[in-house]
Amino acid sequence: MATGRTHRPATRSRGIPEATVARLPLYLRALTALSERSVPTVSSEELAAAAGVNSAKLRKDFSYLGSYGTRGVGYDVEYLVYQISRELGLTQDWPVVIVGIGNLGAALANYGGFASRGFRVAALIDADPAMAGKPVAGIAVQHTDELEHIIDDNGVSIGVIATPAGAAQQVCDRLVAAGVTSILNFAPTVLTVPDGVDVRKVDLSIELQILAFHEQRKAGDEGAVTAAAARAAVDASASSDDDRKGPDGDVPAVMPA
Amino acid sequence: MATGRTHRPATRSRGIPEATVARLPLYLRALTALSERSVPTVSSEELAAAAGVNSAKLRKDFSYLGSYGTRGVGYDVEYLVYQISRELGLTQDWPVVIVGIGNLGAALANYGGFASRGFRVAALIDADPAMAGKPVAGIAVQHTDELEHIIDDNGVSIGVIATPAGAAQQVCDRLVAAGVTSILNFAPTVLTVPDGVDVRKVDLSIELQILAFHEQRKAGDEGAVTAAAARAAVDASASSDDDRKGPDGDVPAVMPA
DNA sequence: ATGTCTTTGTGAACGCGTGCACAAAGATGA
DNA sequence: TCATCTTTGTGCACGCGTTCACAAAGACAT
Repeated sequence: MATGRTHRPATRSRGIPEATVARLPLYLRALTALSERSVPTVSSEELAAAAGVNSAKLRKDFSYLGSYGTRGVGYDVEYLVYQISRELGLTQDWPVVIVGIGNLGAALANYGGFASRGFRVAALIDADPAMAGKPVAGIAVQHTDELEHIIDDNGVSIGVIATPAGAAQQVCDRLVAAGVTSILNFAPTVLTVPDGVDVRKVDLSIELQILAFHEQRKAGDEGAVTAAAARAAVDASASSDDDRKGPDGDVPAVMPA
Repeated sequence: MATGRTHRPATRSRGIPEATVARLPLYLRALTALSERSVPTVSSEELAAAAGVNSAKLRKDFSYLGSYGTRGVGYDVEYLVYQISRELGLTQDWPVVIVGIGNLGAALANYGGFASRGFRVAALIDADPAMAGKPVAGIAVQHTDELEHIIDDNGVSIGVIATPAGAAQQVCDRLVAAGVTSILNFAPTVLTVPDGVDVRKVDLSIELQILAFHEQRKAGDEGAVTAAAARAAVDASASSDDDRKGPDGDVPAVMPA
């Protein structure tokens, strides 16, 4: 998972397996869609299909949260939305800072979905003095010098790093020193952090390379489904199973190298 | 990860475990950095540290590729770069199309790392007629009508979807029908594809929600490392292991909901 | 109340991934 | 040539995650 992902080994947090936590947002999204269509209840089979997972897996996932279903009926949509939101900590607002307002940083800042799900862009930070004061997505960019100040004033605990690879570790260190304990890293670097700090990475280049691997395998594999066959099968029933990231100091790191 | 990720169950491709494939790009990046510093050989221990993984894991990963190391010495950097590149299919050029040139699509198009690692932006495609002909990252945006034409002419097999959620499945279907067999999905939707087509997803919103979960857990957990402690430990030794609005049809989907 | 039918919740088995720990292999020096 | 030292490659065990398959639970009709 995506990406790619850097989290603690496999320590399950409060009994909920990490793999389950990673799927909860998926369920939540499907449930929200149902909620907006005013669907009152949903079966594990239906919801699993909407989320693109196995129904047994979904039921087991929910069983870690508690017994929220009714046998013979299914799950109450609204209730489940609330329970999952609460479990994920989305009932409170999380102020977030984005560091590195290049192409990607600006794209992230412009994304309207931040506010809608418990996240709020508290500040945009960039090292370029020329950017300071410039409005991006309606928010004035602030200079890196203000970083500690901003984190402290807003009680920020989640930081997003969208800087070039060369600056990422330094920014990370400053964020952590200022009190940030969760980091979403878009820079193509392995970040080193103290225990107690969570890092997740999103690495487009890695994702592409993994696709290239499978693509190459398909091309060399004559026994596999051919492109033509896949083409023809496009409107047939389809199965999407489960789920689920330049060396240093170069470009704004939209896509790691 | 981000990404989260959607791939076939756990079918190991040609004997190489999926988990290993996902780490190869990481090793490759570390090796490339060493190569640029003209380091001739590297031990599993050193390389593992640079890639942020366990050295035993790295050795086991490499053992799937073959015996490329020399006992008592380590691995030849250049040779390993070549072998991994070849294994990942990066020795050939992969033409890629990006569909949906909003904030994110533009950010991706502007990323310089595409060309550097076997990937080449063959075309930028958007549904907005007003975008057609407009240059983004030096490439003229083409209208969706041209999609099939473009895929076919350029022999594109990898597509990147950066459209709003509501358009993603439709775009996906057209890409697949036109011959694309690998898709990198940035839209916050579960894509349904025929067998033989690989889909990986990058979903910022999911990553943030997972961070929020852990953040909440930390906050409620008094036995855990406090923010202050993490702050103080920032320059101590650190261990990093191993990673819109409504549901459908709105904003450019930088960040799923 | 009783029976039938649907759907949940979970026990159990299996498979993949991880990490330890060590034997085998090669380099290096005497 | 032989001994020593370093580092690889891997056998093995363990644990997490997935999936099957079914018993328990509740809804609903009669």
